[in-house]
Amino acid sequence: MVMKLATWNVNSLKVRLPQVIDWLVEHQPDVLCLQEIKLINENFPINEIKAAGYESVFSGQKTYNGVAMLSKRQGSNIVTAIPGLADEQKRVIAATYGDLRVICAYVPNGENVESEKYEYKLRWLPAFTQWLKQELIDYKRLAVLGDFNIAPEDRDVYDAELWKGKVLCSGPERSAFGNMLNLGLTDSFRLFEQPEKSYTWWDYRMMAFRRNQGLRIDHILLSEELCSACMTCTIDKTMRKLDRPSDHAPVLVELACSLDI
DNA sequence: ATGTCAACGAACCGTTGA
Repeated sequence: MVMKLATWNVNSLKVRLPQVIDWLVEHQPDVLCLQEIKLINENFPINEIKAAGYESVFSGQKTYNGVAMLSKRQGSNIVTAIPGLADEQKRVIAATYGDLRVICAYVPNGENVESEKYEYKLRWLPAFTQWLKQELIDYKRLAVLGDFNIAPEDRDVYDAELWKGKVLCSGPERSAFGNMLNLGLTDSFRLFEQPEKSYTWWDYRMMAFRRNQGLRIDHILLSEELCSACMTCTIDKTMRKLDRPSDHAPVLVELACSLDI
């Protein structure tokens, strides 16, 4: 059995819903994590997604942020906040599917390293990491998917010199990312040979996508047990080529297991 | 650094955030 998990920052689910439905139908993931849905819960398109054969769990807010998970089977033990962190912003959702635990995260962007939003990001990340530590204790099969807004290494940046020390690439952010890996999580993308210059986000401006001026900031982290079952991790650039694309591409893993073990 | 995009509120634009 093959299990598929995916993540996609859709930059407005209202605008991207047709693309999301198409992607679900084509790829049939077991779980698709979405970020930046930018919807209040009352406006979540449950029925349209149900018509495509998927259940939804979501945590939205007006205008900004918001996360969701779409899945073939119903999720349980849903959590929509980081324990111990006072945070108005809807950035995480976790659910259990069979014996699989999935966390969907939209890490703060940070704006720039001088910004208060950067300070918030650097407060948010340790709280998130502490939560992951506990989740790893509670669940052997844990997958953490999302927009981390961190490019882990220079090879994840189209121009590392230009971006050196800048937000998404700064030392403190990379260190915070390393702290997650040190818990026993693995960046699934780097389990495999990958094309050079592989990215998941390209600025809308400056024809950045056409020039492949991107960063790899969307990730799928796997616990040891899932890691050993992971067969592929790929970035689906096709969605970024469509009309009215999100600025992020979906990332997808295939695991040699099923939800029903 | 920015040539774009999306949402919002209150005017068909400017602001915010990414």
